[in-house]
Amino acid sequence: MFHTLETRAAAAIGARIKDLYQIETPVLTEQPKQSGFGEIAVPAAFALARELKKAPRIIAAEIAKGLEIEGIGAIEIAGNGYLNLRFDRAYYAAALLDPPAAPRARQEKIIVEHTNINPNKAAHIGHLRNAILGDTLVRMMRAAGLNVEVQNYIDNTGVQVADVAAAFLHLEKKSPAEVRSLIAQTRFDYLCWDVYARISQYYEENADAKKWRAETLHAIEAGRGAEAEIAHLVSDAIVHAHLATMYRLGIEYDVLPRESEILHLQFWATAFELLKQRGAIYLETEGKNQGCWVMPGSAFRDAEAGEEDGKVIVRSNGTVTYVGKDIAYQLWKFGLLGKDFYYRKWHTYPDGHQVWASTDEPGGEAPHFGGGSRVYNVIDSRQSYLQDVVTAGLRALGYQEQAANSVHFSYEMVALSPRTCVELGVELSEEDKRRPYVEVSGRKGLGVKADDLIDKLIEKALEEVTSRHAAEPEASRRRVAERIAAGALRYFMLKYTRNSVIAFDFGEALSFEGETGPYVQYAAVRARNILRKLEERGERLPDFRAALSRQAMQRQLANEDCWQLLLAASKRDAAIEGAIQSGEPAHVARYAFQLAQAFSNFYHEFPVLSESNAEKRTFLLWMTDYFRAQLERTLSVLGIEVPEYM
RNA sequence: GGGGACGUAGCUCAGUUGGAUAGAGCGGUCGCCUCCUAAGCGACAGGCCGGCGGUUCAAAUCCGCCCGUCCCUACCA
Repeated sequence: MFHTLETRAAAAIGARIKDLYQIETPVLTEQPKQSGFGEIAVPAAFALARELKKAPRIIAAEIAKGLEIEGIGAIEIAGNGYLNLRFDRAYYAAALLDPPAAPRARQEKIIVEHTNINPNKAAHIGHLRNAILGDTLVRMMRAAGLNVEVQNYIDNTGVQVADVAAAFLHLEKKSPAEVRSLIAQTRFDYLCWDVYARISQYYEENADAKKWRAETLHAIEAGRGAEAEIAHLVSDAIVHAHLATMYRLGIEYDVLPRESEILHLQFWATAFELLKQRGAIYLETEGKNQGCWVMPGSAFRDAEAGEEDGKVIVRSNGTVTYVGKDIAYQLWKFGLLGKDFYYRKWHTYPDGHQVWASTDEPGGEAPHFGGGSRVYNVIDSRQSYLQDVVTAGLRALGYQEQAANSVHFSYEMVALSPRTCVELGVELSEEDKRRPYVEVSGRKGLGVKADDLIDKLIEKALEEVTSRHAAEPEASRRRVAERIAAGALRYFMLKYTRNSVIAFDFGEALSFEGETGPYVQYAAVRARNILRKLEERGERLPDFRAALSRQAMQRQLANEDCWQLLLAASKRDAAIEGAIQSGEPAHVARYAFQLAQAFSNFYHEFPVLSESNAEKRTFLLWMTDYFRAQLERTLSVLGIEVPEYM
C-alpha cells in the first residue's frame, strides 16, 4: 500500500509540474529524515529551481497550492523547499484491512543460475553465499509475480572432477566398484574434500603426474575407461550431496544442465560455427596464441585498452575452454542456439518439487527449460572478466538485446578471519595473521564445510532451545533448532551487501542476538504467541473489517507510536520492490530486521491481551495479526521459516 | 603496467538517483523479568565518513590526484 501511494503521489505531482511549467520530469520520492515530517518527502522543487530561476520554496508552494491526492491528508512545505506529504491514516489503515492483492503474474521467463559448484567435493561456506544469494533473488522476484526458472549448472566433465577421479584411480588405487562402495558406505563428499587436497599437493610435488589430468579429461570426453566411470560416479554422488546440503537451507532447483550434455549434444560445435560465421572469433596465426581461436580483446574491454590480449576460446590442440562452453550455454539459456537438451528426472524433493537433469537420450515427457528473456548468472566477482567475455560473445553474434539482459549477479568472496583459521587448526604465516582475511582454498583443503557449519549451528540452537523448553520432546526441539540454524545462516549470508567481502568468523556466524535471523524469527514467534494465547483463553480473532470502522482507526492511529509501527509494517512490498531494483537482497534482510525491531517495540509498549478498552484491544489484535503476517511474508522471501516456539 | 572493488564508531557493516541533526548490530557502562517468553526493551559513551583539491544553493555520496587494503589480468575453472 505504501508503494501504491508513493507511485500515485509521484504521478500527481509530475502532472502538476507539467501543468504549471510545461516541464516533464520524473518525480522522485524519499523518506523524510524525521518521522515528524510526514511519510513521503518530495525534493522536486530543488531540481526545478535552477531551470525556473526561482527559489525552491516558492516553487514548492506553487505545486502544493490546491493539490489534492487520494489518500494524502496534507501537503506541507518544509526546509528550503521540500514537499512533505502526510497520509490520511484512516484511509491507509482501511486499505491495509483488505487482503493483499496477488502480484500481477508475468509470463516472460527469467532464468537464474546459481550454486554451480564443481561436483568433486563437499560444499563450503563460499558456495553457501552463492546459493543463498541466488535463492533469495529468486524468491524476491517470485514474490513480485515474476516467472523464474532456477538452473544449477553442473561441470561434471571439468578439471576438478578429473583430478578427483585420477586421485581415486592412481593415488588411492580404487576400482570403479570400490568407489561405488565408498559412495554407499562413507561420507563421500567429505572424503573427496580430502582426496582433492591430496592430489593437488601431489601434483605440486610430482609435476609429471599431471599427465593423469589430461588422460582423465580425454577419457571422460570419449566416455571410456575406468577414469570416465569413476568421474561419473563421483560427480553424480557429489551432486546429490550438494542438493541435500542446500535443501537443508530450503534451496531447490528446477533443472541441472550438465556439461557432459553440452559436449555430447554438440552444443559447442553449433556455437563454434556461429562464432566463426559472424567473425566473433579469429584463428590466430602468430605470437603466443598461434593456432588458437581467439576473441579479440576489443570485444570485451574498453577500446582505450587497445593492444590488450584477446581471450583464447579454442586451444591450439582443438579443445574448447570453459568460456567457450559457457557461451554455448548462455546462447541456449536465451533460446538462441537452435538446440535443446533432453531431460530425465533427477530428484524429487520431500515437498514434491521435481528437479530435472539434462541427458543426451531422447524420451519421456519433460517441461520446457531455457529460452529466457533475462538471465542472471550468480557468480563471484573474481569471474567478472570471464562473464564479460560471455556477454561479448552474444554481442559479437548480433544479440544486443540478450547481451543487455545478461546480468552477472556478482558478489565478493567469503574468506576466513585469521581467528577462524586458528580455530580450524590452520597454521598461518606472520604475514597472514596481519591480513584482514585469508582466502578459502579447495586445493589446500582450507575452508569451512557447509554441512559442518550447519551442524554446529543446530547444536548451538538446540542447547538454547533445550534451556528454554526442556519439556518439549526431543524431535520437536530438534526441528525448532534446525529452523533457527537455517535462519541464522541465511540471514548471516544476506546481511552483507554483495560487494562486501565476508571475513567469515564463527563468533559472528553463530550469534543469535541482535541483527540476526533468530531475532527476526523471535519477533514472529512472539506475535504468534499472543494470538495463540487468545485462543487458549477461548476467544477468537474478531472480523477486523467489521469491527474496525474508519472512525475507530482514526482514533487509534492518532497515537503517533501506533501509526509509525503500522507504517513500518506496511512497507514490505516497497522494500522488496526496491531490493529488486537495486539487485540487493541485503535490503530485504535489513527491512526484515527493522520490521522485527518495530514489532519488539510494539510488544513492549502495548500489552495486547490485558488491554481493557474494547476498541483499542481489537485494534491492537489487528496490529499483532498484521505484524505477524508481514513478518512471515518477509521471512519467506528470505527463505527463513518461523519455528513453532523459541 | 592495465581493469575492478573497497577505506564510515573499538570491531563488523548500512547509508536509495548528491538533500533536512551520518545510522545499526556487536563490544563497553548503567537500568528493566509478580505483567502476551529477557534469543527481548530502554539509557549513556563512542565519528577530521582515509587525505588534499574541485564541481554545487547543498558532497560520506559526483570528478581529479595521492595514501592504504584486496581481487582480476591462463591454451585452469
